[in-house]
Amino acid sequence: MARALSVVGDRWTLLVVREAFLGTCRFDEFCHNVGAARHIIANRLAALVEADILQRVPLAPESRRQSYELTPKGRDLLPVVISLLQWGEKWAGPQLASPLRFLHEDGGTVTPELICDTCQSPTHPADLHPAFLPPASPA
Amino acid sequence: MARALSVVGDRWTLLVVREAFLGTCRFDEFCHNVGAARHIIANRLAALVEADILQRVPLAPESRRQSYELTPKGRDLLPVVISLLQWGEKWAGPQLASPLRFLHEDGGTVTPELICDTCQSPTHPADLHPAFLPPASPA
DNA sequence: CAGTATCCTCGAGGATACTG
DNA sequence: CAGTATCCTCGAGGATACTG
Repeated sequence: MARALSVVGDRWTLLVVREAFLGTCRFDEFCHNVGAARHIIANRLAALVEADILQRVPLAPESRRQSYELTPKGRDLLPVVISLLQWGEKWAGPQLASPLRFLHEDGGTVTPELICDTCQSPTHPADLHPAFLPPASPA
Repeated sequence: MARALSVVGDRWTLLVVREAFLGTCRFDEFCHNVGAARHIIANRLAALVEADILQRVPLAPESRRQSYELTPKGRDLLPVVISLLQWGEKWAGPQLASPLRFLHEDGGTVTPELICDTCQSPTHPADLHPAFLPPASPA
């Protein structure tokens, strides 16, 4: 987890990732929507490309224009983003005018749950306790 | 989400919260396990108490000794911590000797899932798209 | 449009020592 | 044990202007 945080653990990086989930893909859009200085955004985007969370896709052969898109590794951050989002909406102040949700194909909203691998049902955080598992022994 | 990140969005804070989930509750334990300078830990613990994520519980009447414990708001961060943990283990390098898991009462490990509120089944991040919902209209 | 360059400030955070 | 105090450095990041 320390390593996960060393990649996405600063104020701007996760905001950039969230923007990418919202469909933002151009440099100036990131600058405008995230609201940080240009070289900060340039720096974060480069770091995220380096970390294989975003990838640059050229938009036209002879142009410098390009699109920043989430890689599979990046898309896998969605549960983190959604968990944080929901926690923020639940606890961090009065609800926003238009809360952000992620919708399934059938139009349903999505809720993050912690599913028990044994009983297959959603669990409550208070019912869980930490453990360090031994590495899976090769059979 | 920006507000959520303004509370827990720095390198140390989430590590402190994770420590708390692991059962750490004493000042010197946090210093040792998190590995940051003492005044940083003091600062983060105070901020987390201020944000109602941790609470101080006196251990003895005439002593300064106290225990830092997660509040309900703090315990609600578990999905964020677990999502980050799993993402880190999946993507951020070779697996650790003893991966950290959270266990349910029946001993089962727990997996973060995004459950569709309509079809009730786990979804894949690639099948989701963002939307800003209008605020619930009062009936 | 997609950056790079430059300047400047201030706060984060390490190291170390001290305190009731 | 649970902090506070002090000193010091360096990098984060805002503002602004420039470039192909």
